[in-house]
Amino acid sequence: MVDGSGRGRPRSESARAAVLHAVDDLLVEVGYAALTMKGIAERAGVGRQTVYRWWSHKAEILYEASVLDAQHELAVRHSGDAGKDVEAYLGALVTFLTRSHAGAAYRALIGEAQHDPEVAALLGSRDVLSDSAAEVVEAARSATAATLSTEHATALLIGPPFFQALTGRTAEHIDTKTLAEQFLHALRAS
Amino acid sequence: MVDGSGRGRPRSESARAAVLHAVDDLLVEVGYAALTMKGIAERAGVGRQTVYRWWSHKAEILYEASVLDAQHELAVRHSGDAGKDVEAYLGALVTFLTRSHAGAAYRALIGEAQHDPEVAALLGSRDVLSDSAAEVVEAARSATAATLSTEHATALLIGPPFFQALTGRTAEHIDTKTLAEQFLHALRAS
Amino acid sequence: MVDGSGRGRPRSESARAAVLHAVDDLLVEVGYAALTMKGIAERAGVGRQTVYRWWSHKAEILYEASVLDAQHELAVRHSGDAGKDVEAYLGALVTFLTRSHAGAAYRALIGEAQHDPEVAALLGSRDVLSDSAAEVVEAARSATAATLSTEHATALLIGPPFFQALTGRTAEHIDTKTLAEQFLHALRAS
Amino acid sequence: MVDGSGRGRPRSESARAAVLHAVDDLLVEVGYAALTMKGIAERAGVGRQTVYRWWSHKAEILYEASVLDAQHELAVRHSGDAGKDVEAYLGALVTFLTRSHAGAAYRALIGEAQHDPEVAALLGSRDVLSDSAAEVVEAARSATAATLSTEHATALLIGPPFFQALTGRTAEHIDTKTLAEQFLHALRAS
DNA sequence: CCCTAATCGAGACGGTACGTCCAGTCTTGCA
DNA sequence: TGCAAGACTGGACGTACCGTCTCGATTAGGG
Repeated sequence: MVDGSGRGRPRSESARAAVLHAVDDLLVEVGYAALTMKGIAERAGVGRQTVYRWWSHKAEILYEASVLDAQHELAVRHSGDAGKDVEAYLGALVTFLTRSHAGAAYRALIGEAQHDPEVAALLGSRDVLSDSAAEVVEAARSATAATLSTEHATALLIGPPFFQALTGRTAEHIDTKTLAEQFLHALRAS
Repeated sequence: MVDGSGRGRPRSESARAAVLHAVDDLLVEVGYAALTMKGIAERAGVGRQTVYRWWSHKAEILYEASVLDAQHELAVRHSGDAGKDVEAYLGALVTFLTRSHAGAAYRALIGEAQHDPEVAALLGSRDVLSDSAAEVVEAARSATAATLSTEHATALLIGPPFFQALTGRTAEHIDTKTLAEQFLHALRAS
Repeated sequence: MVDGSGRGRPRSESARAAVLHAVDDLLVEVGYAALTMKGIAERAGVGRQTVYRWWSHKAEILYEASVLDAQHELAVRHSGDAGKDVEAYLGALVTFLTRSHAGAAYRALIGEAQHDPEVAALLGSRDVLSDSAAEVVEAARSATAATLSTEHATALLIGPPFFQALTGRTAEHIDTKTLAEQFLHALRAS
Repeated sequence: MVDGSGRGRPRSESARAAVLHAVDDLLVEVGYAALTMKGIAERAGVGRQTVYRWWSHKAEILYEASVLDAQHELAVRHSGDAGKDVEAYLGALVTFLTRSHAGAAYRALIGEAQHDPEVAALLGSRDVLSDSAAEVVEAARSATAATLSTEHATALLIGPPFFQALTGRTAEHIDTKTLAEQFLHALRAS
């Protein structure tokens, strides 16, 4: 038992799964703005209190429901060639941000973080995107002998497509091949 | 007369100004999440219907209230030196995104656009940031003889600090001097 | 000129008629509860202020619009035979209260008078029904040599069908022939 | 359990009582026209939704709040003497209609029923007054061997003071003693 | 095998914003 | 000055969701 005393009825794992599933479904069906705690509980066939017992915000549920998907979708295999890895990563990133359900959840969370400091704190200092880019960035850095901070390099890589996705551009507008080249050039210059 | 017919009581300019002013104030005082149409109307000393008559969403009011400020804060004088201009612009951009009230409004709107397609449509295909960068980008492009699209170049310039600001970094974490150099390097490489 | 000064544009008789007409129509179409000053003005093709300039309440307009119709519908010719006159009057009264548009207006006004003292004052001490019964009551009184007050006799005549109509009974439930006989009996007894 | 299933939080009896009490108070204080669902909820210290959950209209609340009082105020003890019983009943009726708070509520409801068919349906085919008169009417009918329908006899009894009260007369104008005699005369004649 | 305790679904609770509607007033230009 | 038009402040409407609460029922350990 993880809590202080093992007494009392244990948490229902099926209820937890039903809630996470319901959030995923509802986000796609009605969008983040129309996503409500009430709606989530009803869709999950779960009491309202049960939701509040384990999560504080819809953002928290959404985070838990989508972060694993996000990590999975953004994982790229190493090829040994930094250029190819960067390009592959950028392709996965753009697909994630503009086409994926998990990406829609991520954008919604970033959006909510601009409104609510509590959500901003939830997303924390290292976000999912930065984490996903860590290996690619490290490989690119050693290939170019750049001395930049990881965070700066990450921003250079993620920033441009992130900006384009959040200001409404679709995948077709984003030239990941050129972005990959320019990213490596920029690293080499520093 | 500017509207269809000169008949009927004309729109009250003072009511319009009071609403825009109230939104500005309330955004700072209570934050976007706690900003309500009811609260705006009451703070402005204006009937609720008067707000709805001219604006559909709080995002629409906020847009009208902050876009001029944003344009003003992001305007940079030309120096003839593309490097200095880019650096100056990035400095202004980071200050705008992380410290300015108008920037907080802008971030809130970008956030809301991730939740609500109607707000996404309001922000449209060319956002305030892209517009503000247009001259600097053009100057940098002619200085480097780059052949990139304006939009791509703009994303290259704005993207990195935009990503950092929206994922919670403060101005101190953002190295605009290096970003400026890297931006010009990237342009030259293409 | 009938008012103090002949200066300025005189009252528009067509506007007055349009308002009264609109009230009559709307009462039938939407019922008293959904009858609004705004709706009346729009239906009449008249400015809102014009309505308020000449009438204070919708009850006041309705009163002016329906009182003539009421008087007309309740007028009964004398036959010389008090019994026949009473019965004819009661028949007209029941038709008025349960089937006529003017009667619906009258019931609505009586209803409103129970809610609003100002409307109660408008209907005054002698209502349309009492007035309409005056001649019949007088004839019956002289035929029976009764010494009752006019008001008491009127209540005796009008009260029973009035009660039945206002508590939802239709014309079929009201036996005017028997009521007429009983009214005369009651008069004779006093 | 009295409702369908025993699940969920049971209805709060204190909230129900507070609402009924608030309606009673507010009717006296502000009158029926100024009686609002919002005002009732606030006065009762109850959420607005709680009111709407159990009642559809202010008329429905008022009905529930006043019908017991009405029945109580209109109950008359039997004396064995039909004449005395009728006179006592008419006295109680006139006091109820012209002086009592419950009577004001009843008049307001009758008034509203003239405006709104839903309220008319609520008051139904047998109203409180008719019910209260049932015993007296039955006694009078057997004392006079009258063959009238109960409803007709009830209208004869209640109608005259009902008409006088609803057209603004006060108790002083209503001669219950004479009305009682005339009612019995009318019964005997049929 | 009960006892204690925490969870579960359900749904009512007090509150509050929503967006709409109407009241009654006002400010235009035209007649 | 009256008039149609229509914007103004103000406030009730009925709905929806918030986060909390109180039910009966369920499901585990510990005595």
